Amino acid sequence: MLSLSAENHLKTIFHLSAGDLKSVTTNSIADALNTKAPSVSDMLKKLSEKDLISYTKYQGSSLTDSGRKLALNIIRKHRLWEVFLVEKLGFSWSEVHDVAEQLEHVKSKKLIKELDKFLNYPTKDPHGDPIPNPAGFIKYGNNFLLSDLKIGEKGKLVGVKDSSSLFLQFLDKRKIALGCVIEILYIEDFDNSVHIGLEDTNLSISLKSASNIYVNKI
Amino acid sequence: MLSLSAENHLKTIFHLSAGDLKSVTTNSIADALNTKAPSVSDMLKKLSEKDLISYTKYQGSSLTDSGRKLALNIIRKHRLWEVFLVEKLGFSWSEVHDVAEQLEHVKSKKLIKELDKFLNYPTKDPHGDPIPNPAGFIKYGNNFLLSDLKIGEKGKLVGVKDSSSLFLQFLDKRKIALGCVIEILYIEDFDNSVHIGLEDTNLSISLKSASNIYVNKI
DNA sequence: CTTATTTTTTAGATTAGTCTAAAAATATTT
DNA sequence: AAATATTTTTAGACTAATCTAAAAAATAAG
Repeated sequence: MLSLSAENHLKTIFHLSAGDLKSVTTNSIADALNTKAPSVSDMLKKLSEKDLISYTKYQGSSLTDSGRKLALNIIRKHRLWEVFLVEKLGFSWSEVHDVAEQLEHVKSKKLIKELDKFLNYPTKDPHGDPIPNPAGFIKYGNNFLLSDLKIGEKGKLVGVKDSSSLFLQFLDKRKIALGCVIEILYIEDFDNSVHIGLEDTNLSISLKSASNIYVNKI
Repeated sequence: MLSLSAENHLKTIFHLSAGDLKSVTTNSIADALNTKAPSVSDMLKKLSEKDLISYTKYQGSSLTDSGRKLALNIIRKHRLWEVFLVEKLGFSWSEVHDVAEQLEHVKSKKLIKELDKFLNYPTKDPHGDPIPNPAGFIKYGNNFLLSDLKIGEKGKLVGVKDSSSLFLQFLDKRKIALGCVIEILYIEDFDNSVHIGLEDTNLSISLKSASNIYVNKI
């Protein structure tokens, strides 16, 4: 049985390696978990003994197949709970993260199986992120960043790269939500800010914002 | 912020004192929590410092008003989650305890507020136990034990005293469920076993079983 | 009412997770 | 490629929750 801290380390390694099995630095894990490098070093040793990561001192660490599977199971639980919170309890997409962060550690196979059924087997969470299946398979859409579209192109918003509540609330304020159709009107030469058309309004967002929005070209 | 262990101690003291503010022994807490007396002693000291229990060495401990309120809040969460598991996810009443035991520790005011609304403000959990309100008020029904009824009397099953999955499955096997009408047919002199009438069948249960069933006389 | 038994607490150890400070390895710069 | 800077690990300490064994207090028994 994995400890809460071990689960969080696995999940973080998964996210930092972008779902790959590629290597991740100790400091980056510490930063992501709001902890210090020595704490991470200790945990890496333990996870390595359990064969959940491969780890060579000073060389970073990467998930093994079984570590990846466990990480994906935690992410599956996290995202299913997020769907529950939004669809059933009326949370907004900017409020779900912290609660899901707790719920994801509840241990019960049946709970997740039934929750999945209750939610009608969703494939995406409220931020547009794919929900891994019970076997640990995750299907990424091949999406574009809004910032990669050219002038005149249109995209449907299918996800966000940064799902911090700060950014999500920024989008809320501008009525930019999942499913919106966004057109690139023009790009300011001076600061690269992006003017977009949205339903019946136009507005301007920074390049930073535009490169945190995933779209499907249409 | 209370630790998981502290929350469990408070909850256990509440249950052992039968919802009262009466004193509870150290050993009984240890037994209930599957831990040892010295561990409990340590925790009692900490809870006492936080003014959640009143505790004099060698004299047992009892909840203070604020301790009782916290305990009731945990019990509220536990029971709401049990309702969710049974009503929404199709768990049986014998399967919910362990999962609710984990879910009760999730910290989020909004979560419980919305869950309560989603479940339509239930007042009883799947075992018939009352759900405390958000202010920490709990309303007990004035029920009888089935074993206290006299021959010829009828009662509606409104709760169980022992909600271990072992006992609940025992009831399931005999189709004895919440809401059933039970009539006392006669009581065996030899071993005090109780013959009961249930819908269109008769059966016999032990005195021990009969004294774990709460009914409303009808 | 003194002795024996039981309960509870204290003392001291252990484990898991965390930290700071120092040492070791790696990476960067000139 | 030598010196400097950065990253990572080790060493050692701390906290919280647990345990066993021993001491102290309370209770029960003769």
